[in-house]
Amino acid sequence: MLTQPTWRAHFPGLGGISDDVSRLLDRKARTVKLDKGSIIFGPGNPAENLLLLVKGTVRVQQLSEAGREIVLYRVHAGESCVLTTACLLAFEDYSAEGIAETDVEAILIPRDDFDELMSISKEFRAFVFEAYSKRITDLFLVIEEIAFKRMDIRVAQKLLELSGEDSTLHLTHQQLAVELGTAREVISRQLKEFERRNWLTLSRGVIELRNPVAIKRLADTA
Amino acid sequence: MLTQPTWRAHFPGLGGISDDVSRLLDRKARTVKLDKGSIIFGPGNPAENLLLLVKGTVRVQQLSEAGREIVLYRVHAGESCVLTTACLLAFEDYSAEGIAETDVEAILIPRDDFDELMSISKEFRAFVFEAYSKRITDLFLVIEEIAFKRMDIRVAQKLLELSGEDSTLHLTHQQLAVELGTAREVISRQLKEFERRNWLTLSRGVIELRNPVAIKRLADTA
DNA sequence: CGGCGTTCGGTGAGTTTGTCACACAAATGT
DNA sequence: ACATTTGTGTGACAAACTCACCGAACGCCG
Repeated sequence: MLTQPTWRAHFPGLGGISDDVSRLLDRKARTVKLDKGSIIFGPGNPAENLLLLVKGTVRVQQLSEAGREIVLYRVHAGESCVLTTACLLAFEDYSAEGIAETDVEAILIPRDDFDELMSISKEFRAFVFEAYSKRITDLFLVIEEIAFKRMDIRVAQKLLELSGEDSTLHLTHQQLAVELGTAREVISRQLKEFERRNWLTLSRGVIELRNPVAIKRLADTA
Repeated sequence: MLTQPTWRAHFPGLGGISDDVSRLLDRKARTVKLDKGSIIFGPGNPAENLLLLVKGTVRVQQLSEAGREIVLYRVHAGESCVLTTACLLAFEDYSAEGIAETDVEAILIPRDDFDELMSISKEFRAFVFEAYSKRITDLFLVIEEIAFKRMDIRVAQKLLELSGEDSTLHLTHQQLAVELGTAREVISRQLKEFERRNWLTLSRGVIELRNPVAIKRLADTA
């Protein structure tokens, strides 16, 4: 589905952009809408465009041969999916996939126009490299966590991160396991232990935080 | 230590580069020599330049608060240290460091000249994005391995990778542990088990591969 | 409503990996 | 020759992962 671009309002990182760049974007960029659950890119299905997210979030995760998964990072509104552009075109044999976690609205910039933008706009270059930075530090963080941190701490952190203001989480143990790249049973046992301590209550598909402070205390035991 | 640039011969990826880019590189780039063991960048010591490696290898590794480490990737001659450029300038609070694993000779390109090159040369842009690709797929691979693969397999793979043609490895159990982001004892026990199977012999600081075929068979049990 | 397949969660048993504490051996320095 | 540093071996225990299986909750449909 195509509509006219509305990118100006959504990308503060591209604020001071010059007029010719604006014109190029207006002329070339197209916004698309994707339903929640759409697979945006994946093995055997490389991305052809740079994606600028206007609305929604995209989850990027890695698949193992044995069928296990781990969430690598999320792309939020106002951010871009740069890794796909640079990465996926050069190497096809990667095993990550991008999934629309909500309904998504995004601006597509074709490869050649991306290249042209990199050439003509200093602001665009800064925007792109900053996006890279963010992704790469995210990846470093993931590595640090799976390599060095205890599972109970990681579960506590993820619960807080996913709950935000709310104290009611709607997700299954399996989904939480994928977030952390571990097995479902490990999560079930951790959650049971937290429940035993009255930190939360469990019911099918729902985790109700009862004592976020205690959870935070554990999470901060970095 | 400064010498005149010799970049032309070393970067096939920059082969078809235009004359004005050549001139810019000749005028601005400077080569430096670093002794083995030098810390090229690290926490509290961000990189100021893009590095193009002419000779030697650079090891990039992550430090944990608890003092454990893991090797993320290596940069070889003919490659560039792009992550440092984009990444380290935007975020100072990262915890990776780059170490000269051998004596190293490299071309430094200051930040502003890097930006200019990105603007004027399509080849340079391709070179940079390909470098990004490689690094990022390396990181994906690391994540996949620490999250999903068995330790004995990873040790076997790493032994073969580090040995190359040679069958004698000069490294300590601790160094191998850092390669894989695990504890020294785990490595010691794995190696002992391999020795028991007559796959290798151990002496202080030396691992002698006796049956690389058997090791490879295990390593290929992906 | 009741039946039925599917998804979700709980749990025991066994294995692998990580942690801690320490002992000893080999290299190094003075 | 002796002390110090560095590398390795090991036992005991804790944490994490795997495998196998169970029953409960839910969605759907007749």
